[in-house]
Amino acid sequence: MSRTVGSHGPSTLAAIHEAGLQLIYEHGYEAMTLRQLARQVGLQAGSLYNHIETKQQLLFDLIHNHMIHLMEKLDEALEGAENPDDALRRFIAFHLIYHIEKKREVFIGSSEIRSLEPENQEKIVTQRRAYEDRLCAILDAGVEAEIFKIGDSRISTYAILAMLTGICTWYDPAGRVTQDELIKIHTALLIDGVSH
Amino acid sequence: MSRTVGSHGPSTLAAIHEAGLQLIYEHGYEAMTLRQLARQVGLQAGSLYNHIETKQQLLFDLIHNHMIHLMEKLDEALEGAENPDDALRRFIAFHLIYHIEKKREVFIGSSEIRSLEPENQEKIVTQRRAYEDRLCAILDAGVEAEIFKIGDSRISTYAILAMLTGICTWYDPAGRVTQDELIKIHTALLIDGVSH
Amino acid sequence: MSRTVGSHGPSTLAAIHEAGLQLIYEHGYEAMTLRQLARQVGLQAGSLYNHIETKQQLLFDLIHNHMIHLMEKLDEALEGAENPDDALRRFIAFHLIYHIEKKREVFIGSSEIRSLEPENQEKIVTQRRAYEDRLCAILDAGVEAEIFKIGDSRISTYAILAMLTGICTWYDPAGRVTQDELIKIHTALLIDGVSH
Amino acid sequence: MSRTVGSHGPSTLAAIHEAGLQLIYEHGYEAMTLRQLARQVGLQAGSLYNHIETKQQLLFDLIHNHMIHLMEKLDEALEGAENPDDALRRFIAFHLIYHIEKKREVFIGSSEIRSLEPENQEKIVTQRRAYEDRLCAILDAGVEAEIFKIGDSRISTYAILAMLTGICTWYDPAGRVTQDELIKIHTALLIDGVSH
DNA sequence: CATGAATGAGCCTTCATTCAT
DNA sequence: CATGAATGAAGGCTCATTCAT
Repeated sequence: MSRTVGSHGPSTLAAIHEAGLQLIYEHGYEAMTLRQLARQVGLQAGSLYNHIETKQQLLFDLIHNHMIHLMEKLDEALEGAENPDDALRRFIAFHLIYHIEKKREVFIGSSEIRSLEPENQEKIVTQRRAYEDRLCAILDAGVEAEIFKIGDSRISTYAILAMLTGICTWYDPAGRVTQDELIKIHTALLIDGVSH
Repeated sequence: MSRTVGSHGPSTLAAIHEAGLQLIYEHGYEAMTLRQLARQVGLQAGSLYNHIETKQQLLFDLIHNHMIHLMEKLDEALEGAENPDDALRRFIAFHLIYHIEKKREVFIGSSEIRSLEPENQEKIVTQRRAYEDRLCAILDAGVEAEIFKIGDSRISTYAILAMLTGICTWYDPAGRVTQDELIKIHTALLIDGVSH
Repeated sequence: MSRTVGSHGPSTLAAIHEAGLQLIYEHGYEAMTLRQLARQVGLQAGSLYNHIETKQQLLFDLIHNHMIHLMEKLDEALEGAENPDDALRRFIAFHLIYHIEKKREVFIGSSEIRSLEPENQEKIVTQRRAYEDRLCAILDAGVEAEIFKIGDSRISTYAILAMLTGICTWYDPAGRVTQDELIKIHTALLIDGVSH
Repeated sequence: MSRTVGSHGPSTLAAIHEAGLQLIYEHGYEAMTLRQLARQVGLQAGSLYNHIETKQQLLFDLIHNHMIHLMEKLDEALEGAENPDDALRRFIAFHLIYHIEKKREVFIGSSEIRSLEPENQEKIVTQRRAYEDRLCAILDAGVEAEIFKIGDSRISTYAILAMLTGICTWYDPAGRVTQDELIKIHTALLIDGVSH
């Protein structure tokens, strides 16, 4: 009826995922220890293996789940966009909010790709490319419609993503800037540049 | 001209730094072993200690040297800038070129800060802040001179740096885009935005 | 009855203590390696850490346990002594027997104090002083009662302890002298000196 | 003309011996490092090998020289003794003084015998036995002359030596007891015992 | 499912010793 | 003689993983 420490049932895996997320975010995959993780969840290290296959697989699951979720939410956000300008504004807003909320997942998803074994790495890279493609398609459509003027849509895609993703490195939800302002600032910067 | 096996002389440290750079770039600090590093340089693992103090100190030296070099080069690049617009263009060009050339140093300098011991970490963070301040000052000056229109100079600083730095994640010097084009694309994007 | 190879259960720690005692006695703390110790117990070196905290802590535990045991036994031995002469005779007998039986513990307890980290060292020195104090008190009481005539009780304490403790350096239980004779010889020597 | 740091000439060996003595006394043979020793003398570790054969040989030389010196001085001290009582008193006084003055040599000479390789160990043990024999002979002579009454001369020899040698564990030359008093106390204790 | 204990590989670091310069 | 740098062996300790209970 109640969920006790040294928890049982399906929630243990969730606890492991949550703790893994936090620990990898803080110390990095290599530096994180299964013993640390176990302690965090209230288990012995060996018991983790009743829930995960290997440390490597845990990392993959974390990133993989995140990528799937990211795509789903993006598609929801873009649904019903009326034109490339609208779509780009929606993309910017969605990406920022998501990257603030899922800061840790995002960070791990990009910084720990190199810790994945080649096969796992490939899968994630494919998923990531799909995400990038969404933005690239928006830019292309905007250029086609002569709403946007862009040097190179692929490069601009990377540049824009880099800028927007950068947020999870420094944004402090408790700081002086609200999420709305953040969106406005970035939208203005990307759509109109710094020029007066 | 070539690296002697079992290298001697003062160049050994240079070889260690070079190999360390490469290995940390590829595998990350935690994942790199001193045995790997030693093999790369043609030494036994223990012999490294004739040249470095500890693995941690090697990481710090690598990052620290890089930060000093970065600041020096930036100041050279900005010297003689005539106005904020000129300064911003110079900053963009410099940052991009530098981040392409010193891709590994830059990457390590940001991704491995968390692997530094607290004291070392603090030093680097201070240096990095000084670099950010240069860009922020340019933006502020541009706003003052009514050349730039910016939501928030500190946030814009982070956003711009994120975009420009992102380059070392994906840019391929052997690819289809020249450095000149890259600079043009980013400059246009940042100064005028995507709008037509 | 016999020590199982790759021993399990709570007796593993006991086996580690026993082997540690022997190895440190034979080779000294610095010279003993955990690999030696592990082999002796039938484990891999790393597995020792399921039972001990560190090599240093093992040394401390060995000495500390011994000191506690020593004091307990001494107090049992002195209980009910009728006068200083009786007490001194009891002390001599107890000390000799104990130092023959616990030869290794005693030896390590004095020769490896310098291998202890300062804090641990301090604790042991305190315990040892308590033991010395017992003898000193007996001497003082004897002088008070005009049964003993002694130059300086503190110095005599050290001198007597040195003599009695020396036994574990050379006594061979399988040799020609019985423990009883040993006690007689030392008691005579200390109480009456060599003079006729 | 002058003896500089990083000294030359025959005095370097002396400096190495002196430093080795001190370091082994403080940390033990195993725990002492040739790098420590070299630093103490103002050399690089490798340079020590211009003066010593090996670390082991250094230990042996230190102990061996000390044993030779000890025997020489003992024989000087006993020369001209008139009777066993006189000889015993001389022995006691000599042993105490010597063990106070050459505290470090004596300590090493007994505590580091186990660090000697078997052959070296044997040589030292032989020398030590010769020293013990001197005392045993005195006791035997005293018993023969019916001046001494002793349970077992060999055991008493060990017991007396243990007591007298113990001094270098605790005696503080700057303490409240003079060397003369020390001699008196020990002589009284050994010749007359504690009894009134 | 959880535990405690074991494994075996590996890590960073230290050390005595050697040797070209 | 001294140095700086190299070697190779080893040392204490950690870790992912396994498995009997």
